[in-house]
Amino acid sequence: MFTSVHEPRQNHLLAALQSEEYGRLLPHLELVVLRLGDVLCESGERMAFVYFPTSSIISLHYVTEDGSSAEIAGVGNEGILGISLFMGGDTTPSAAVVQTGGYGYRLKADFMLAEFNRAGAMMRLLLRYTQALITQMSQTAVCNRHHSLEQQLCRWLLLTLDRLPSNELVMTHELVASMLGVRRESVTQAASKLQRAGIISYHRGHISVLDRPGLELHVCECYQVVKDEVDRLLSDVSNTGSDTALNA
Amino acid sequence: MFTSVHEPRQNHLLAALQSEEYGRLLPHLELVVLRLGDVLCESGERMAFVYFPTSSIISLHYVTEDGSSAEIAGVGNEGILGISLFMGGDTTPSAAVVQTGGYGYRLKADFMLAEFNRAGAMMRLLLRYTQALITQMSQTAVCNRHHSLEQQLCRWLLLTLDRLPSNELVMTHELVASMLGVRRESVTQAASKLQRAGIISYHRGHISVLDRPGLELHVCECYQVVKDEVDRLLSDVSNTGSDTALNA
DNA sequence: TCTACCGCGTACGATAGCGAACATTGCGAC
DNA sequence: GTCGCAATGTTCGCTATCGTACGCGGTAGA
Repeated sequence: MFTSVHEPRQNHLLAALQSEEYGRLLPHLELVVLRLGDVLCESGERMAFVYFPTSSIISLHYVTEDGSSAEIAGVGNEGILGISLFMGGDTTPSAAVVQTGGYGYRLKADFMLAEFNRAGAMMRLLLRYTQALITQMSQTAVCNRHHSLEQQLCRWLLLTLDRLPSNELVMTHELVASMLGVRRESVTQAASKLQRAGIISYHRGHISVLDRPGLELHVCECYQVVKDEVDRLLSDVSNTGSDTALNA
Repeated sequence: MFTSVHEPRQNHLLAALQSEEYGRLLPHLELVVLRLGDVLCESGERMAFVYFPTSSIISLHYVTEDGSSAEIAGVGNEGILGISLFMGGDTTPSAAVVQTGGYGYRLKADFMLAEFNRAGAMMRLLLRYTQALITQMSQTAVCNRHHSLEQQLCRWLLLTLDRLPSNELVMTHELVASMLGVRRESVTQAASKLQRAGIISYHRGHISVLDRPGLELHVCECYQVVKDEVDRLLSDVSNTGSDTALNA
């Protein structure tokens, strides 16, 4: 785990804030260690904090009545966990689990809500992010329907990779299987195929991506759709954060 | 098609508005006929209007590169089409197609945006609805992963039924197949099983639900999760800001 | 009245992923 | 060191759904 200097602005949303708003938040941002498997929010539970991951990744997870599970979307340094707070519903049917251990900052829910209710740049930024999250969920639905497990594995690896500084994931096949909502054996099969192709290499809970372009050859369109939307919605956040006109 | 008196408040979101806001909107609401198959928004296109369905249903649809399609979520009289406008992204990768012909009201995008930017009850209501839509998308993803086509067909029928006044859907197997993202033949198989069980009855583009409790026995949990969330998020909209009591 | 097409029925092999069972092999705790 | 378990490898039969092909009746339009 990278233990360089910690800075809230390692999270892209926080980085996109103009100094005035960032200044308001800063005293309330609390650095937290998020460990693999930590459950930050159970299904139907109201969160006391929202989380801004920096080096960690959080998985929005749904568990069916029969115990199967599936990832709905992931939240990394590009986003925030806890949108239901400002969307007004307080809770969601899905849970939030730490998929990759690391750091993040948390903020008291009430404080977050107050800031959102100023209806300023922070609000607009969060809504844009929420739309990016919606795209991710939509594409997950499509991908689950139409694409092969190998393609989905590639998509998941690439999306995870984009949120990490290194090319190594600390992740067992079992974990990946619970994310993709398939059997561990199916992941092993797909992963070993990628390994034989020299694209990845793994060993006892560590997956290294050796050939990223190779991954991109095997992935379905879903990866690029999500990436493009996140880039589009959050790249020109300077617009969103400007104190001058917007949406005019 | 039911051609009773048309009234914007047949749409639940409009019905939940307090009189002041509703009064502002009313002069700008334009009754429109939405015909089966009409494309209200292409992928990546900015909408000039937002739509409030009353008796119609609109499908948020994604078409993959290879021509397969899948419904991400549906929008009926409980919702609004065009959330990307106020979420700040303007466009989405998915398209919007009329799934059930009927009526609705439309509103100029700029006007909608101005109303949203007042950051009042209208905004809070729309955000709550957006969260309900998110739940629907999430559950679609989960359902696509884990549940049988028969279960999914039941879910889809029930969700559609909840948005219609009658128990009859004008809908061919082919259409249903494109919604669920499967082959027409697979829909025929699942539907004929339900018909043999006396739960539905269909003939050349018309599907009648004869035994709704029977449908609910065959459906997966996903239906109830979505329904409960929609009810939860939009029933107590009085909290959201109405001056008078509603749905109380 | 006739005909073309639409909507649905059905059948067959192919295949991806499932469920269960069991083998192998490192790594860490002691 | 060695013991136990976690992580991965492999197999087998099974099932749902796919892709393709073709049949058949109803209905709309000429």
